[in-house]
Amino acid sequence: MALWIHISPGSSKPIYIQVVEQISEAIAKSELKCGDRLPPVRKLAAELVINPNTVARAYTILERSGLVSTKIGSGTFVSEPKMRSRDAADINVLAERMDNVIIRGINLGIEANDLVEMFKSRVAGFGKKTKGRGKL
Amino acid sequence: MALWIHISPGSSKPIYIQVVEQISEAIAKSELKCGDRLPPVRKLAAELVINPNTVARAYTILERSGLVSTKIGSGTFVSEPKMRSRDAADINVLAERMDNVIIRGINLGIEANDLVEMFKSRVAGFGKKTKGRGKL
DNA sequence: CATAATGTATTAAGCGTATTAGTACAATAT
DNA sequence: ATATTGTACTAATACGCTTAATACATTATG
Repeated sequence: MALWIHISPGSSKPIYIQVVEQISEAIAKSELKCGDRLPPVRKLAAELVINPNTVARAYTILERSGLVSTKIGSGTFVSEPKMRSRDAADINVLAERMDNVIIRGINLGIEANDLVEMFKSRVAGFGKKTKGRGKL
Repeated sequence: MALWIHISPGSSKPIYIQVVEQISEAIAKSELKCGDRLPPVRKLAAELVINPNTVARAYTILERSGLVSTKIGSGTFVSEPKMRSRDAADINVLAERMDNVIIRGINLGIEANDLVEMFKSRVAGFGKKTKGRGKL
């Protein structure tokens, strides 16, 4: 029922970004697997008490990024990892975000080694299948 | 003369964020060292051809984050690293940004080990003193 | 075939933020 | 004293986010 998506109305992040990030996280953690179907735009909007247009915007972004594929009349489904091609621009964006994290960490006074260790431990946390949520 | 700050008017990032990020990066890379003075609000605004209010907003954010300290009539100066205290909230924000980077990387199909290596090499790039720019 | 469901597109309105502009003030430097 | 500096305030404009209502093309379902 997609109850695991939580919207913070007071957040500075736009709602459609919150939806994109939480679905992206679920896919990265394999809580949503290839072929799994996302809730219909109107139903998810009803459950989250937001506008269907906002959900549609999130789905469009997920579709453009290659994480899901949509078929009108049928639904939106998590696509195969093989289809998620990455180009140089994607890598550049990722590198830029990485640098922003590093800059913040250094300016917080965190040592370089500690930053790397923190990153490593967090990466390790993404391998575990939580299997707690069940399907949508 | 702070010519190394570059504003992209067409960017989705607000101008004051661009200023904050680039000054933060310079501090993290020790291109701006403790005690160095930032350009006066009005002069930097004139050079970047933006409004003084926008620069002032950036300086206020840098001051609240502890990276610089300001004295009316005197100027804005890079503060000592010791003064840049970090609390649990700072760490949580950093961890959240780290997770976002990891999620993006995984969903781009990058292996966990490669992600860590990429992070490590980028952290290493922050130790080198470029010494190319000179002072403000 | 008829109806419902689904993703998509469009227009309009309200709301908040970003930016610029202009002015003014308090504290410091010269 | 005069200039410099950071800060504060108001006003106006522009843009993005969100909601609302509607419509359309495609697919599923009976």
